[in-house]
Amino acid sequence: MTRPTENTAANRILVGDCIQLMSQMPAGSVDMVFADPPYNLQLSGELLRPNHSRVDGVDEEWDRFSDLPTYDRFTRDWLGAARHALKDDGTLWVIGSYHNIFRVGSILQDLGFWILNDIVWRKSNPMPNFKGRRFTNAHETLIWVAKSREAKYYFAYEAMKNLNEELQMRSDWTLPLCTGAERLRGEDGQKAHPTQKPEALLYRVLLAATRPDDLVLDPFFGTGTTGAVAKQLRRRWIGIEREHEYARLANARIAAVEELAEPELVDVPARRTQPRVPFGHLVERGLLKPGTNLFDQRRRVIAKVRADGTLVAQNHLGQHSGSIHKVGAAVQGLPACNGWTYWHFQEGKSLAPIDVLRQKVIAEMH
Amino acid sequence: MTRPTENTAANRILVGDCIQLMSQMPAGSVDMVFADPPYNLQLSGELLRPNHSRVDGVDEEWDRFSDLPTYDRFTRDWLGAARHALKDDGTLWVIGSYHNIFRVGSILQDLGFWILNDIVWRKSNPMPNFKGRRFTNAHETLIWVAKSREAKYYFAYEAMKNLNEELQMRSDWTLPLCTGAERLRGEDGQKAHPTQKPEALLYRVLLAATRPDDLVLDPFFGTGTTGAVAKQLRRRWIGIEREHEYARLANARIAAVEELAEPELVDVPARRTQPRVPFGHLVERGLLKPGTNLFDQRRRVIAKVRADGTLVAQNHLGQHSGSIHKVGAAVQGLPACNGWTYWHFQEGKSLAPIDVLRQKVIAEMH
DNA sequence: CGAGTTGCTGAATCCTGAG
DNA sequence: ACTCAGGATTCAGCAACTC
Repeated sequence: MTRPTENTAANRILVGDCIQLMSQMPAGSVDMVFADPPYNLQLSGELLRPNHSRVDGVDEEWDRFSDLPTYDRFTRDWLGAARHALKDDGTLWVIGSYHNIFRVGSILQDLGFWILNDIVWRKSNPMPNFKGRRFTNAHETLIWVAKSREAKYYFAYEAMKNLNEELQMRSDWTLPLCTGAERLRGEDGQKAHPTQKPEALLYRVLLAATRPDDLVLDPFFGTGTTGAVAKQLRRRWIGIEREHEYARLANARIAAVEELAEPELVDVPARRTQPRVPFGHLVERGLLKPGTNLFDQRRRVIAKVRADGTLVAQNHLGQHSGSIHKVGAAVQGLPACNGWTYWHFQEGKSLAPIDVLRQKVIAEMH
Repeated sequence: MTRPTENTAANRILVGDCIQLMSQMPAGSVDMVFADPPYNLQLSGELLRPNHSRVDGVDEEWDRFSDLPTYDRFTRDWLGAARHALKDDGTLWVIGSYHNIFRVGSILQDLGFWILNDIVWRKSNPMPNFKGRRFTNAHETLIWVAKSREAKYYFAYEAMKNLNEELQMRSDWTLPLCTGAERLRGEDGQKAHPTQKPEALLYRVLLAATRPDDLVLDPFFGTGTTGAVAKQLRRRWIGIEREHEYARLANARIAAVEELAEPELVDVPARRTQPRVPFGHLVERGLLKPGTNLFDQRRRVIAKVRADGTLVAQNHLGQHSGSIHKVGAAVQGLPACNGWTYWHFQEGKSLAPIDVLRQKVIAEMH
C-alpha cells in the first residue's frame, strides 16, 4: 500500500539548519520523527584511562552551549519546528542522556506532546567508569511521544511481540554499542562521527512506529543511520544535517544499502487491522447452519444459532439472546466477552472455536 | 566512626508538611536525602484486565495536581527545602516515572544540583500493558545528585562492586517489585500504601551513598521503607509524612526491624539475571537479514525470515507462519519443536544451526 | 507430601470504527 | 462533536487449593 507523497523530496539529505528547514516543510507531512540532538555534555578537561591513554570524548563545536537557558531555547525551537512538520497522528522519538534528556522531556510536555513511553537503551558493552566515582553510565534514554493526548498513533504491537519471542516488548532494550564493521570510519581509521547509533536501535524504532512507505524525518542525521535502516525496511526518509562532510558520508553509506526485495516481508501482520467479519456472515455463507449448537470449551453451556446470526442460550442465570459477545458475557455473568474465542462448534468428535471459521473467511478475502 | 549529632531528633517521624518542616531544620544537617514524591500520574477512567477485573490504580488525593505548573511549583519548593537541609557534601536521590521525572530532573539542574547518575530500576515483574497499545512500562528512574559541581560527595565504589560480582555497578538495576510478605497490608488484607518501594532498592541506595551513623532524610516517608533499611544498616534517619495513618504503620514496622550486629557482613551478591535472547534480536542486529532462507538439517524444508523475527514456510501440510518454534513444529506435524536447533542457516557451503548466532549474542552480553 | 492448577495483583497517563 | 457496540488484550511471583 503506497501513501500519497505530499512531500515530494523523500529519500534525500537536506544540508542546513534543521529549525529553518523543518519550518519550511509542509505542515503535517511526516509520519515519524527520530531525533538524536546534541547532548550538551559539558565535559570539562580531558579524561584519562588507567593506562593514561586519552578518552576520545565528544568535544565538537555542535555540542557546546553557553548555558542551560540557551540549550532550552534551542530545544524548544527544533521541537516546535518538528511538531509543525509532523502529522497529527504521527509520533516523535528523541534520544538523550541525563545531561539533556530532562530538559527535552519537560519541553516536550510543555509543547503539548503526550508521552507514550520512556525507553531505556541498556548498553551491553558501555564504557567503564574509569575514576570509580560514580555508577557506570550504562544506558541512554529515548522518549516516545504522540502529538496530543487524543492522537491515534500507530504501534506495531504484534511485531514487537514477535521480535521478543511472544512476550510483550518492554520499555528497556538491551543492545550493544555501534562498533566493529558497522562503525563508520574516516580514511585515518578514526570514527567518522562521535555518537553514531547502532542500526539495531533504529530497526526496532522504525518497526514499532511506522508502516512501509511511511515518511521518516531525522533532523540530526549525522552519518545517516536512520536513513540506512529506513531504506532497508522500505520506509521513505528525509535527513537534515548541518555539516557537508557528514552528509557526504551518509549519502555514500545509504547508497550501499539494499532494500528488502520482497515487500511482504516488511509488512508485518497485525491482528488489529484484519477486516471485520460479522458472525452473521458465517451463517449466510452456510459455514454454520441456523439451529446449530455452540458450546463453551467444556460443554457446560449450549447456545443455538438463529438465522440472523444471533444466539439463544439458557442457563441458571436465565434466558439470553443477542450477539455472540452479548450472550457469551451473559451466560458467564461477565461485563464483556469475546464470542469468537468463547463459543465452539462440533468438528468431528471435538470442539473448535468459531474463530477458525472467521479466519477461513478472512483468508478467502485475499 | 560516629559523627556529631547536629540534629538531635534522629530516628523519628515528623508528621506534617515536608516543605515547612525541612525549611525549619538546621541548614546543612543531613548527609543524604531520599525522596519518593507523588508522580502526578494523571490517570483517567478505569482500566480492565483481559479477564475483566479492575486495575487498582493510584487515585489518592496526594497524587492529584491541577496542572503541570502547579506540580512544578510543588517540586521546586520541596527540592529547595531539601537543599537547605542537606550538607554541602551530601547527595540527594529522587525516584519517579516518565510522568514526573523530567520535571524533577530539570528543576534539580535549575536549582544548581549536579547530576551524578540517572539510575534505571528495571522491574523484573512489572504490570503488563493490558491493551497492547504501548511498550510494557517496566522501569522507573532515579536521579542521584550532589549539591554542586564541586561538591566532594561520598560513593562506596568498592561496596557496589562487591555487590555486583566484582564488576562495576552499572546505572541499571534489576530488582523485583515489593510483593508478598514484604508488602504492608491493612487488616482488610489490602495493600496499606499504593506505592511501597522494595527494601532492596533502598538497601543499594543507602549502601552506595552513606556511611554508618550518617543521617538520612526522607520527606515522603509513606510506610517507612527508608527508615526500615536505614535502621538495619545502622544509619540514622528522619522521616516526614503528612498522613498520620502512614506514620503509625511506619513506626510499628521500623520498631520490628533488627539492626545488623556487624554491618560489614551485609555483602549480598547481586543475582545476575540470565540473558534471554529472542530470535527477533538476531534479525534486528543484522546477524540474519529479513528474507534470509533457513533450512532443516537435510535441506528438505525451507523457511523465510520476516522483518519481525517470524518465519514463513510452506510444505505439503500447508503454509505456516509464526515463531521459529511454532513453524518448526508445524512443518514437521509435531506438537512442539526447539527452533534454535531445528533451523539452520547457510554458512559458506554448509549449514549451521541458528543457535550459534544466539550464543554469539549471549557472549557479548557479559 | 509433591505436583499441578487456579486465582490474584503490581505507580497505568492502555480501543476503535461505524453511524 | 457524540454514542454505541464489536471484540481485543497480560507477565511474573506468590498463595491457596486440588489431586
